[in-house]
Amino acid sequence: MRAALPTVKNSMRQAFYAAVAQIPRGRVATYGQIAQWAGYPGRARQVGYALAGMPEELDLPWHRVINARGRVSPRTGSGFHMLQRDLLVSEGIVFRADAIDLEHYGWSPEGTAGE
DNA sequence: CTGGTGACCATTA
DNA sequence: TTAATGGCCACCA
Repeated sequence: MRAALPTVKNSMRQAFYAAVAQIPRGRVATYGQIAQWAGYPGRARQVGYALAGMPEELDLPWHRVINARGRVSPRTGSGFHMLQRDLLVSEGIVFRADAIDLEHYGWSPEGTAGE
């Protein structure tokens, strides 16, 4: 029996979900990094595209995923980007001029990042 | 297959 | 700093 999620049929999207799920609390990652960690460098757009159809059942920390500018991407059609910023602040992340300091909050898949 | 679209990224002005 | 442009490639009609 297949999953009841017709949106999840490609391994590439699941690879992105897995990468996002690995982001620890208090850290953020960019779309380009997620794509690279998932094994698809250069597919940053597909990361955002995959997150757009992300099933909530996965309970992924999608709010920890931001663009290369360290800012939240203004999604088309809804105002969830404001909620995203609020969630990040709730996890202890500080916004600097409406942007996040990736050099301090940027997470590495190696787990060596820090701290 | 063709065309349009997009939670992106880098460069240029 | 913002705005515009080109490139990237999967998804959808």
